[in-house]
Amino acid sequence: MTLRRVFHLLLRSYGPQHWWPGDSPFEVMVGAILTQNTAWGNVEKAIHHLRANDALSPEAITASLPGVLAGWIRPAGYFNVKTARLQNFCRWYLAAGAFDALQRLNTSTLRQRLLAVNGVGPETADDMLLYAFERPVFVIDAYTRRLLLRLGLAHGEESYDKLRHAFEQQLGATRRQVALFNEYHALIVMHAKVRCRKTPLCRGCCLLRNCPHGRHEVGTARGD
DNA sequence: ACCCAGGGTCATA
DNA sequence: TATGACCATGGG
Repeated sequence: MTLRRVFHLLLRSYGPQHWWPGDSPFEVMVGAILTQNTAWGNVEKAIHHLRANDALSPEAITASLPGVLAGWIRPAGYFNVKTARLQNFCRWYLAAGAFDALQRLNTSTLRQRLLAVNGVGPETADDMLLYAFERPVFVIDAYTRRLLLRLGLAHGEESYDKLRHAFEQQLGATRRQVALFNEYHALIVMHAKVRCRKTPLCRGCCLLRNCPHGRHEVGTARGD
């Protein structure tokens, strides 16, 4: 079972996902922070509050009182932590010259700059790189790890970057791969949301943490 | 009542 | 470097 074949099976099962739901690159980045360990539906409510209060801009977010901003993003959970992260990120974003200046940096440099921002870890940075800056960077999340584990393509000890590099090397990492990476990550998330359906990939197992099927061997998947 | 969600940071050993 | 605690709302 190759990573390319996994992609085609997922695409055949679920169809194109058309991520990321966001009107602008900046909105995508806000969403990337708000969705940390949080259901997307809750993030949408928070973003709606920001927009309704004309606060969906780096200037407005940095200018907001923390208590007020926390109230707006409340549905997204961890609102005190995320208030600090949003304001911290926006201060950095404005100081760096906003989107156009950042977009001129090469991917490796931009990734390092993003990771240096407190509150932005590997997955959040890669969400931004792929879905806001449209760079060929593969996003690894908990679902990706579980999927690889259950397909016998990973053991569970691999680092974030090792898995990311595996996807990028086997699928390629040029500009042409941006659309592929975009769909692939979205399809993995979709696959996790579909609970215990029979699809070519999961064979009846879902990707929930405690899915009883998760312990099952995937059988001949490795030799496919 | 429980489990989960499109993680990351910080303190501790 | 490697765990553990912590953050917190909302849907199934």
